[in-house]
Amino acid sequence: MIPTIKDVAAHAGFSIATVSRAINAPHTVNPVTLDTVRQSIDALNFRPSQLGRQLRGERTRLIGVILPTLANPVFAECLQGIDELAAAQGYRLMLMTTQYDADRERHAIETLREHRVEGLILTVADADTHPLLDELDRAGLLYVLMHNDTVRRPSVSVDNRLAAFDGVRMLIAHGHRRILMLAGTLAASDRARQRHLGYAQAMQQAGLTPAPPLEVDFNADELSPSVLAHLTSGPNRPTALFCSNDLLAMVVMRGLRRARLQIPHDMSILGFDGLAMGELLSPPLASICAPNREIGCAAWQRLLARVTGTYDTSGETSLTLTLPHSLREGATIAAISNSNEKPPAHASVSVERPFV
Amino acid sequence: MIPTIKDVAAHAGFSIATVSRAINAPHTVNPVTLDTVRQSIDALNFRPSQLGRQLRGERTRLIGVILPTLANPVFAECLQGIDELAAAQGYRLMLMTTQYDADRERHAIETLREHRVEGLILTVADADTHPLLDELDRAGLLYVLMHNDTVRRPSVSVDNRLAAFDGVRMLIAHGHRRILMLAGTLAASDRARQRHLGYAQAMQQAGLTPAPPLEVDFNADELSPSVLAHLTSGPNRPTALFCSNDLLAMVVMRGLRRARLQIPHDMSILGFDGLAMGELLSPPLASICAPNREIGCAAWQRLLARVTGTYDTSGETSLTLTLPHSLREGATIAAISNSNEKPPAHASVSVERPFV
DNA sequence: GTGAAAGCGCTAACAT
DNA sequence: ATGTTAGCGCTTTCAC
Repeated sequence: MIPTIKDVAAHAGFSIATVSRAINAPHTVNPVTLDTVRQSIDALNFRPSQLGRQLRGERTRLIGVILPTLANPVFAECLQGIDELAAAQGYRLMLMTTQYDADRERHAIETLREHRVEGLILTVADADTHPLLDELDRAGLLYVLMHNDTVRRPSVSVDNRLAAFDGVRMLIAHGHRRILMLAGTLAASDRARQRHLGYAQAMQQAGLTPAPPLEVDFNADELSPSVLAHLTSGPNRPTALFCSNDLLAMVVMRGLRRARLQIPHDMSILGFDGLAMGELLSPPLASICAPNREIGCAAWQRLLARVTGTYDTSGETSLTLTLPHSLREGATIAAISNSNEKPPAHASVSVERPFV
Repeated sequence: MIPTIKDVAAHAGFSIATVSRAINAPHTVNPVTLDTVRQSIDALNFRPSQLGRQLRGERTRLIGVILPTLANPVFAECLQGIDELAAAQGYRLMLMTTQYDADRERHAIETLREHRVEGLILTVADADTHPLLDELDRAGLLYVLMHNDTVRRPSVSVDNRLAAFDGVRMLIAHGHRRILMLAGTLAASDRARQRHLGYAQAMQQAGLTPAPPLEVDFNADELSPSVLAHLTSGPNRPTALFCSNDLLAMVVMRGLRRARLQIPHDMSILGFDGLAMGELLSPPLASICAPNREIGCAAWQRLLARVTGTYDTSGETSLTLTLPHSLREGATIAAISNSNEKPPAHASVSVERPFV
């Protein structure tokens, strides 16, 4: 059915070796021969099989990409960066998504290993404690993590703690005192932890009391009554919400609007991710921006440096690469006039009794 | 470096055939032998090479996916549908994006052919006139188009003309008379044409004059002065905009807001795609919804039916599959009281002189 | 400049 | 139940 190099050789009246050379090293074959071979290739519509090629040579020029989901544009943006460089450098991408499921993560890694990918770019829930990554090390399969906040493994990310710290400080600078952090129900990720840490540090530095993250069901149409109660009732209701990612921020904003709250008048919102789409919202979403596309590009470059052996192992190049974050001060944040605020009588009391 | 079946055989003290059987048909080998082999596999951390397997057998269980971009969530949503089924059915996906570039489309197809993908799922700009698709037919490579509006080739899509027709009729039902269609600068796609056709038909049916699509630069931060002039100046300015996709609608909405227009009070907006994200906007974006995820799933199923030969060639199953669209009546559409409108003195005049 | 032949990792007859 | 062997499509010595 599909023509092979043999068919071309027969058609052209040369050996398969000559055909192979005509394809891979045209200058080493007689121009006349070359022409004949090329005509046969065209006539048969022949394309050399990468399978044969890969089996023979040691390189597959295949890179595996494992992402939690594409429903969150964060990962689509990263993938764009990867894809751009991969295409330019003649590599192919094999994509698998996991939906944050450990079984699927394991399966994806197995599958990609079987395809002899030369390396892996991936995002997992928790990099430090992930047994599969140890196995990768053991199997000698090179990988680079994206967005995972760890110093123990090769990774490209922003400093999630510092980024959250900066973002929450900005909220505080706008006069907010009662700031709550919201997280998705799948909050057990390393980056979510780091973001909460940054939040807590910013709060404490300002003499405020951090609260544990409030979990919000991402997929529900409305905010749950208990969450709404947290956000809206009582004199100690928060005036600002730090959402652990932009998609969550958008869901929360919709929930608040449906509960007849005005943004930012009744509640300020700060997201995390810096999705391009956030700027198109009304009001434009304030966010702590990660350079997602660049993270993808950097992960690619790091991986390829290691794959091709260009990697500088002198120790000067560290395992992790931290890209700079930035703050997008969107209109979802309002300033609070401090006169409206009644600070707790004693800071110590406030520390012992979080406002939530 | 990477262990092969030979290494396992040597380690276990059996032949490679036995190892192969232990992997692919465990029940045909002695339980004790099986156990020994499995221990060796674990000890060596062996994974069978798909390259060897694929080369031997005729099936690669590889499907190629070619998409214009992942920056538009439409395609990410489709890909999600595909990925879900592919993973469940043990197929692997090779992804390439083209940025609507013909060279990259050609290159992607070549590359995927070389990898002996069993089929292709793709979205191109214009399916009817696409020479590469003829070449696929010629090469005997199975494919299914997504979102391409053609009856000549295997495809899964909504009825873009009818969908646009329904959407614009809804605008008209809300009292709008001067409705403009906006399209991205890369408007030369089959679906964009069909959508404009539906727009034009709805207008004409209502005795209104359709205008040619107004091109908007997708990537610019602001709407161009000339576009803004079209949209805002004069007594004959449009009261509603039909945007050829949701992303464009969002860009346009931002541009209008920056020009101090209120949505929907000063301008109604209708998008096309039904992006999940649109519902999170404020006001929620009215849109003509395509079931993107389902389109991906259906394309997968069609392709696999053909790949595995399950495809019903009795003629009852048509080349194209049209999935139902739906209207999302978001808050970006306001009703116009007809009394505010001054219809053109003579319909015939109006036909000869479009309002733009 | 070209050809013959080995071998990449694996599966599937066929043989024992 | 297990081993031997041919061969999938290709690249690459090594001859000529």
